[in-house]
Amino acid sequence: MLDNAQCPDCKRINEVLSRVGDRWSVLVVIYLARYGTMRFNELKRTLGISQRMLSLTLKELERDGLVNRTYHPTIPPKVEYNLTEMGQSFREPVSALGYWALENLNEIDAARQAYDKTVAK
Amino acid sequence: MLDNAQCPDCKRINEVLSRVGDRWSVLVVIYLARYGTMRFNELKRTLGISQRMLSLTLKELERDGLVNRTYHPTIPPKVEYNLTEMGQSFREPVSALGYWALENLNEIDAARQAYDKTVAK
DNA sequence: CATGGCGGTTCCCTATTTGTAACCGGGGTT
DNA sequence: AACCCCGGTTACAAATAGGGAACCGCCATG
Repeated sequence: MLDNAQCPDCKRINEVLSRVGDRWSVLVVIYLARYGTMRFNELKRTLGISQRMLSLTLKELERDGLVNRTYHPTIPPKVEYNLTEMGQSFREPVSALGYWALENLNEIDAARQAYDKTVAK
Repeated sequence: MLDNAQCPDCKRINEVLSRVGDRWSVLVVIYLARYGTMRFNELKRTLGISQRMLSLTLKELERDGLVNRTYHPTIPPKVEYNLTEMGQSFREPVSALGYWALENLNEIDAARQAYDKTVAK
């Protein structure tokens, strides 16, 4: 399976990216960076994510130290999420990726169509 | 499932990230950016990826117009991969992400341990 | 009294991802 | 003859991700 002469960083980069690199995490970070502080259902409505996945994603992000969770025991309860310092530092590479994605979506679609045409005849 | 008032960009960002955002694609792009041109088994050995996943990943990257595939019908066959222009432009946000991952891996691990200690007692 | 919102958790089920192993042709090496 | 390399493809199995729906306490509203 694993070959012998691997790069030393690969495994570690891979580890981090598999933690924070899924698309829900990325979207949550993008929107927390953009709006500063958001509540649970606010994120849910904005992102179009299921309650379950949002809960899991936020828990993971909190565990990884990227997101702060603040619980206000009011009625009704109010839970606010915002980025930690590390989360802020993550914002830069992530939003760079997001912007790239937006800028190149059309070109990717075109490349796909061209590729499919040459292959699938 | 999906709520009503979604952000317009979410779906599109999501689309692109789900295409190019998996960790093998990211690693392939990072290493092609670093070394310019690489052969199939060279990538395989370097990245510690299975033959099957590398094949699938490269095919997707080629389809999305990020990677060029050059087949030399020599004996033994030689297939070289390098980044297209769009792949080059992808390099910046991606390597920023890779560097961030390397720089913050330790802090993430520490945050995890701290979190697990407070919760799982 | 029923309903709804908030912020979740839990169960169930399916779909996608990923790994493992075998195989392919075509040739070289021992 | 037996094995290895290159660059894959295919079949199968296992793990994981992800959605949907139901439920929770607590209170307000109608």
